[in-house]
Amino acid sequence: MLRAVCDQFWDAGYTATSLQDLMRVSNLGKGSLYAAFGDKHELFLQVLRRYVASLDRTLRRSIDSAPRAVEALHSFVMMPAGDPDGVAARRGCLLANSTTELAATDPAVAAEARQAYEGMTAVLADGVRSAQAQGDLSASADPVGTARALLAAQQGLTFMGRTGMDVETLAATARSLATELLPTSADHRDSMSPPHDPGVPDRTRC
Amino acid sequence: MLRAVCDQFWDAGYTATSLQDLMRVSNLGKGSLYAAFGDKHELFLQVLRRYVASLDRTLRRSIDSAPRAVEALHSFVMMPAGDPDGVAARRGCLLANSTTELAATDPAVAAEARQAYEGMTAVLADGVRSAQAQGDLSASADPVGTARALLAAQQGLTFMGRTGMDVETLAATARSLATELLPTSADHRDSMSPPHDPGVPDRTRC
DNA sequence: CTTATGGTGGACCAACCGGTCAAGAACAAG
DNA sequence: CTTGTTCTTGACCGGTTGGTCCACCATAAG
Repeated sequence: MLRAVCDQFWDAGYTATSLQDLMRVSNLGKGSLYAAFGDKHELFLQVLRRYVASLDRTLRRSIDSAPRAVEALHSFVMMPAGDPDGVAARRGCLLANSTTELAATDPAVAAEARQAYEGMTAVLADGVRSAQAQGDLSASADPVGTARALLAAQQGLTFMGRTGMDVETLAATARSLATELLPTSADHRDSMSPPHDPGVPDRTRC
Repeated sequence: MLRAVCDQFWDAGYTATSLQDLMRVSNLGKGSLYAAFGDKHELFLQVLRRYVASLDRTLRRSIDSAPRAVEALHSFVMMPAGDPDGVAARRGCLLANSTTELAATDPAVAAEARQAYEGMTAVLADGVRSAQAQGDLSASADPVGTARALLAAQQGLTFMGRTGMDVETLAATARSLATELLPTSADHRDSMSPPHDPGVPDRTRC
């Protein structure tokens, strides 16, 4: 049921989602919603936290389980161009959408966003260190700096997807950014069969 | 006066801006606003188009007037980290904010956004070609593809600024992305005095 | 069966939304 | 000054918002 609410907020945004919408998608009465969550804002925060937690878990697992960390980093950047049709791309990311909509005025959302992105930076930095240890990435690069660059690039791609850019162009741009920011990865991937491709994590659900 | 309205939409977003807000910042009565612009939506579109036009003009001029195009490309990427305090960074870009807020549901805004970003891609691609002709960029790279990567990176940085990331970190990330995506520019800049630094275009006004 | 209980739905509320419109202020022409 | 025209104002409208609250009912204990 939280999933349905999440979808609603994701598709329409926070302010554009009315209580009627929430009642419709949750099959719950107004009173029940308020008894269970207390507030529209509180309900939203709960959904957002759930989303962020899932996001973080997915990324961490992808980084940890990849036989070569650089592959996980690569598919992280490719994520926004993941779905064949452009539907998920045009949806963007609930956290990113909420940040642009609310972060400037809503301290709770701002805090959630900052914390989430710092967490993702840390996970990505771990991935960079792993990739360096595995010889797939130049050892001279600063792991945290590289992680921030990867994150910024991925968020930029997410945004470009939301502008309606067609998926092929988006994927090409993503590939370009990934190979540019993970310089030596291409050479390695050339000489490798695709073992245990972590693929693009499914972000169409929350 | 359109500037004041622009600021209001920029700071609060479209839906979060009420007619009372518009009356306040414009010092105009409700009827006058409707007589002059017909509609809240129409007024917003007018402001947005003005903003996009100014954006496009600024970028084009920066690219054309730079003695070395690669410098203009570099400062384009650095733009989101331009202001010393993080105020402008946290504001983001009116077009980007509006796109994430409305593009999914408002066809007019979606069209405006797509058109604007295609235009910027074209201008950036021109810059890339110039830089290639001037020997500052590898001639083998696809100009349009590079332009799209630069644009995505810049938008990603704009977004990271909106999350509240401190300006120093933002600037470092921007520098990292710029040098990574404009590979040979660093070498040249080393041997160059900073002639006619186009600087970071001022995007705190519309 | 009766009764107690707690979760549920929707009537209801004040506030505010975007939008309309008639009354009147401001001003130029004569 | 009078007159005619333009522009501005704020009262007003129906509709919708987020939020409150109470009547109701399904269930389970006795």
